[in-house]
Amino acid sequence: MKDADTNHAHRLAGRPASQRKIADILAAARVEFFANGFSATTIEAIAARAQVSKVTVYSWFKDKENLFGQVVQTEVAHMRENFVPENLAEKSLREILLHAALGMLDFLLRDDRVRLERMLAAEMARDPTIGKMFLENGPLRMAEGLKALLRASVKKGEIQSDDLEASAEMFAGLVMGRMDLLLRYGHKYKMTAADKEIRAKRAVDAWMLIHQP
Amino acid sequence: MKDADTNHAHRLAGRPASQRKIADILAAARVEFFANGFSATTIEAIAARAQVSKVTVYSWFKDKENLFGQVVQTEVAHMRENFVPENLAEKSLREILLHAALGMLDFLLRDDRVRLERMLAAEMARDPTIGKMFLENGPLRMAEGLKALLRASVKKGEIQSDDLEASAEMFAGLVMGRMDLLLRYGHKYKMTAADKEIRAKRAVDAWMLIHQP
DNA sequence: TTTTATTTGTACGGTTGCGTTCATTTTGCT
DNA sequence: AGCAAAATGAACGCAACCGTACAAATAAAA
Repeated sequence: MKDADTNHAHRLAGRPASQRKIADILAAARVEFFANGFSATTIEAIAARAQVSKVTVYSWFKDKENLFGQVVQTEVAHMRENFVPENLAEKSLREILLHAALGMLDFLLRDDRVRLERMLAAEMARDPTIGKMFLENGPLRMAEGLKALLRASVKKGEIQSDDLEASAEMFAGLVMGRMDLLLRYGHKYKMTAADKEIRAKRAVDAWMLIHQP
Repeated sequence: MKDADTNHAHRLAGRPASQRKIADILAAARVEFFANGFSATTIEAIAARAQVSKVTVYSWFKDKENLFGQVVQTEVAHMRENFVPENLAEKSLREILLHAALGMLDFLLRDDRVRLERMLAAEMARDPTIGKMFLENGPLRMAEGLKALLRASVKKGEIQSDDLEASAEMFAGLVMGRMDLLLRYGHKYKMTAADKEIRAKRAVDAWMLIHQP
């Protein structure tokens, strides 16, 4: 196993590492892991999909566990990108929340996310660390952003709340309901954009009502 | 593999089946599966824990998959028992909801439930049927009960709702928030009875406010 | 006591898949 | 051109574990 970062200043000669292959392996691993989970996925299948020899896989990644971890980490990081909270003073709180709710719905409904969560749940028995990592980089981080927004709004007197944590959680609860549960267990939602807006609006209205000054 | 129900009227002689052993096997399987998940659990470990030979396991259960299915089914049935909704005309809606919310919280926090859900999520890739079974016997059934209660309350004019489905979901969302998510990924809650009551009350208050006539 | 089904221990066949070794080939840099 | 590292293919050791076969022991009913 070489090193993941191949920025060795002292490389002088020799065949350079093919970043393309490494990326291919990660992409292939993603597909296989997402489809079959950890234990049911074989390194050979990953190598085949990446059009790479098994030895090459092992030359870049220590073992199956390591490869899995990198896939998850990449995925979580990627998910995080899509969650840049609207940090603008232009719009009203209601508009911001509505936008956030719609974003949440879209995110929830992504098949990628559903599969990732199934995998993570499965791996909690083997490696509890991965759960903590996921929480801290995903849901908890998002919650902090929301709480910051709410704190500012409380200060401005737009809303009232004696427990920001609970308020943020209520918002998430109102928007999601039990969609994540149903999705995890295979329920197929067929929501149009209009459906999402109805749901988002209902959640925001309810939340605003609860928190009106 | 014999038959699971040994009520053969025509048994005449021979060593009778030991129901105790069968029960032991199921109990042991439950422990092992819950701790390690499906693939990481071995039949030998189950046999050892049940103090039974591996052959005996296979004589009562077709294979690993079958045994797993029976464990899950038993578990779901057991969960269902604990969800007899207060069908009483004595108490007020608020009291009923409060009681239901507290019940939900206790249920959510059970370690058994968390582990079971992790397992099920893991097995969705292998056998999607199991998800449907779980939903129908668990969450969806509970939702129906709640909806029936709400429907009656709407009729009595105690509350108003133009979408019972959404209202029921909101209730669940307000009570649970994201507890189930955090629990699934290893977060440890240390809630006292008082904490639970605070949370339940907050959720019920919010829900009642949203649905006041 | 005889009968008959249950239970056990041991052993085995078969499969799967991880991770490694090694000789060989490919590829780009200097 | 020549070097050095990357990549390959094939083969292997190894461990785990499923499911089965078989012969022997056990236990309760007839």
